[in-house]
Amino acid sequence: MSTAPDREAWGLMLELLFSHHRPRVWGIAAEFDLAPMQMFALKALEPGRELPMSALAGSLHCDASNVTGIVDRLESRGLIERRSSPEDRRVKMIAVTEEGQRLREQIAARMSEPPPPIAKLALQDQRELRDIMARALRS
Amino acid sequence: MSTAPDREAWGLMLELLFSHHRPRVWGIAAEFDLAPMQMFALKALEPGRELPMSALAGSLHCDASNVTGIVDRLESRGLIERRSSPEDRRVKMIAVTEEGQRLREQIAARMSEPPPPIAKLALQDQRELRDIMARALRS
DNA sequence: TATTGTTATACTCTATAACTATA
DNA sequence: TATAGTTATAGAGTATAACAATA
Repeated sequence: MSTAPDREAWGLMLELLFSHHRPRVWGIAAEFDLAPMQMFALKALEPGRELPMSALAGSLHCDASNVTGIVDRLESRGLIERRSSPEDRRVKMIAVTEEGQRLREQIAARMSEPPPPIAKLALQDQRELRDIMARALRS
Repeated sequence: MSTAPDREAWGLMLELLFSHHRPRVWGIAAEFDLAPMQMFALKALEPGRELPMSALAGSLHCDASNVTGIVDRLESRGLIERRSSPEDRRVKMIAVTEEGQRLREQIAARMSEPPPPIAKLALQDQRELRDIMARALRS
């Protein structure tokens, strides 16, 4: 007998995650002198698309009260800015600055580098993995 | 033209990770009234295999000074215990208690549940994903 | 009354540096 | 001298609750 294949696959993904990805996220954030959540917030803010604080909280899966601090720190470095909303004066829209956009791209380039176990797979396996993951996320 | 398949595959894995796994880790830890790092520490401590604090720090990818607090909190709940090492009186060996083992198994059962995108894949895709991940981690 | 974002509070994780007790 | 773990300190993320401004 054996475990269900989805559980086995997921277990292996968790292993990769914990042994390679987790430490790397911290390393990349440190390279750019950012805390991980600040980095994730920057990633969530696509250029040209303002987001209300509440949406940012949703995207980061954390409470709105945290976002105040995270946004404070990014704003004090000139990477993002708070703008008023013309529709509802309670909400504040967050947008990346030009400097934030440049940093954002550098981070994306580093994060998208696959960890060694994935990079060393045979090309055919890489293609198959990509296709399976695409099917998983499409449904 | 297109991105290299390993980068594409990795990008999709990150997406799954961030949208499904990350929030779930917090949720599961909260279920058991643990902070995430406490949960990871418990996971690292296999029953019957004591680990020095330093090894635990390595496994958690964090500084040794943090481990003191993490171990303190787990020990005060009776989930793990510090033991002296017969060989070197400087080192403290960490071991799960029986209660810790029970909690550890409950957590493992919850964590190993694959997120919906993986669980809903066709059986053939699940098997292929498992095999590719196994090849990735074996090398 | 309800909602958006802030502030206050308390706890956890994080690293660095200084310390202790051993080696 | 060097190492294992602790303590002190300071910064960051976390949620809850109370609050101001606005709807």
